[in-house]
Order: sequence, then C-alpha cells, then structure tokens
Amino acid sequence: MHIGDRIVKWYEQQGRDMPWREVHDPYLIWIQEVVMQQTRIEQGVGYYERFVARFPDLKTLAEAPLDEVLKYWEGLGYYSRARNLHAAAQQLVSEHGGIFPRDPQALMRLKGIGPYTARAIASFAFGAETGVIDGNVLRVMARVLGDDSPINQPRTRKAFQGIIDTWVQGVPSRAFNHGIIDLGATVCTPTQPGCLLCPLETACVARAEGHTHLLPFKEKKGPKPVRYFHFYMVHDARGARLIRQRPAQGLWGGLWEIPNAEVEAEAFQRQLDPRGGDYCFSLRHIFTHFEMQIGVYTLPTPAAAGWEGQFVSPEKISTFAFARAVLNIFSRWEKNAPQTGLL
DNA sequence: AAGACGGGGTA
DNA sequence: TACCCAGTCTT
Repeated sequence: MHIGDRIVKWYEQQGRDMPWREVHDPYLIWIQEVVMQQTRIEQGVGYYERFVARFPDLKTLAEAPLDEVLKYWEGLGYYSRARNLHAAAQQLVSEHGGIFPRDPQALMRLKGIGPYTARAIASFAFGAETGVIDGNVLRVMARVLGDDSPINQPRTRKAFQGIIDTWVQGVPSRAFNHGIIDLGATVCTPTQPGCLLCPLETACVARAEGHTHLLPFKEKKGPKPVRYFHFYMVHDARGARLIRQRPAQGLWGGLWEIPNAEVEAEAFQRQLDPRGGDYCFSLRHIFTHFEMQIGVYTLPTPAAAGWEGQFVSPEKISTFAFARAVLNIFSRWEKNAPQTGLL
C-alpha cells in the first residue's frame, strides 16, 4: 500500500484525540499551531484554551493591547511568537479584510508564519494537498527513507518537503498530516520506537537495516556559554517593588523584569556587587543558547534613585507579564522572606 | 548558513 | 547532572 494511504488508515484508527482536531477555522488552527511550537502538548493545551477564550477571533486579537497578549503568554517562552501573533492579526485585518489567505506563500508573508505553520493552516483549514514538516515528521521521514542527512540543515528539510508532497498526493491531507505527526509523537519516538505497531514498518529502511537508533542524524553543537547577572530587588517604604519593561525586541522582548545587569564571573562568584547590593540567593536559568547564572541582591531605595522603571504594589504586580526566570526569583524571594509583611 | 529565541522533560 | 526537544526571524 502507498505510504500516504497507510498513514491515513493508521490515523483513523490510532490518531490522538485533541481538542482542536475537528476544527477547520483557520484562526483557531493558527493560534493552536503557534502555541504548540516548541511546546509540549500537556503544557500548551491550557495556554491555548485560555488564549482563545480571551481572544476568540481575529478582530479581538488585533484590537487587544500587546501587553495583555504577552500576559496570556507569560511563562510559555519564545515571546516573539506572541508579538508576531498580535502583529499578524493586525496585518490580516488591515491588508486581508480579516480573511485568511489560502495559499501557503501568502500565509508565509504574515509575521511569525513560516513553512510549517503556513502549510499546517493550508492543510488543516483548507484541505490543501501539501505535507507539513515538523520535528516529528523529520524523524519519521529520516527513518523511513534511511536518510542520514543532518536534519538540522535547511537543505535536508527542503529535500524532505519535496518527498512528503508526493506522499500526500491523492490522499486526504488533514488526516495524512495529523497522522504522520502523531506517528512520530506516539510510535516513531526518539528513543525506543514502537516499530511493531508502525504502519510503515515494512516500508522503513532504518527498520530493515536496524538503524532506527541512529536516525535521525543531527550535527551536535558545542557547550553553551555561561553568563552572569545580578538582579536587584528594590522596594519602597510601602513595599512596592521596582520593575521595568524590556525593549520590544530580543530576549524576553516586551516583558517586565526587575533591574539587572551582567557582571564578570569573578564578581559573581565572590558575591561582590558593583552597586553595593546585599546578596540574597542565587539560581540559574538555562536557555537554548546560553546558561544564565543569577545572583539576587537587595538594594536600598535611595541607591536605586534615578533608575528607570516604576514601583508596583504587591497586589498589582501579577497584572504584568514576567519571564519564568523572574517569576522564579519572586517565588524564591517570598519563600525566603515571608516575615516582613511588606512583600 | 548560522545564531537568537524559552521552557520543560527524561535518562 | 547531562542531555533532549525544534519553528521562525535576523544577520
């Protein structure tokens, strides 16, 4: 049987049941796909549901303040996704009359929509006969094809796109694309794939050659650099906390934080603060591309005179969006110093 | 083509 | 603790 037919048949019997699987509304599909990028299902579902409850359609999202959109994204990471979602909603309303284009090339001109999301919307919303390629699909394809090209290279992705587009020819593309993603997520898993349950077992080159554990092949990157930061807890006489907003672009763009600065490893390790702050505790935060060592210091209010930012009362602080690392600092702070009553 | 961009999971 | 996961944008 044809690869596409096998996947569709398997999906109809063994596919996962997700809240959005029967949805054909391009807006909801778009939100769902963007939320789920780089996100585990269990974590993403709650964010998706809260997000679409607050922003049920394009117009609502386009008219909402960006700060509120970021608040609904708080803790999810890759905050450019939220900024781009907001920008693209406005783009869709102003340039497309609030109607989603059906063509993947047109969809890709929208902020935050790349080859995967464009094809996902084209297929899941409009039934376009095109294959989607995410990490799950790359793994399934590398194994089925017995292809050891490095999957982290655009060249490989491009070659696989051509192949998957032939697999999807003549089969229902929604079931096919959901199916091949689910297959990667539940059967053709990174470690210990369930080949005996796989509809592609007899077609799989890696299976035949005993190479499933070697594929997909990835070029490995070197160790990530470590950077050191001091974060400052500054409170006024009323117990309000000094916070400031980060620049719109870059790391944690548009989110709020407490004042902080990068320091030398030397100062960090000796717990010497250039601004004369008092050491409280330290923690670390791991990013994809570097490791952030965080030393938390208190600073008396006068020492922070002239710093940008605003003092916010404890009751109001939760209305601002913070990155996970900053939330972790708050949580640890409250655990350490619950007795003051001013926090 | 390579690096920036989070957060959470498992061995 | 070490390692894994991986779409899009910018440079």
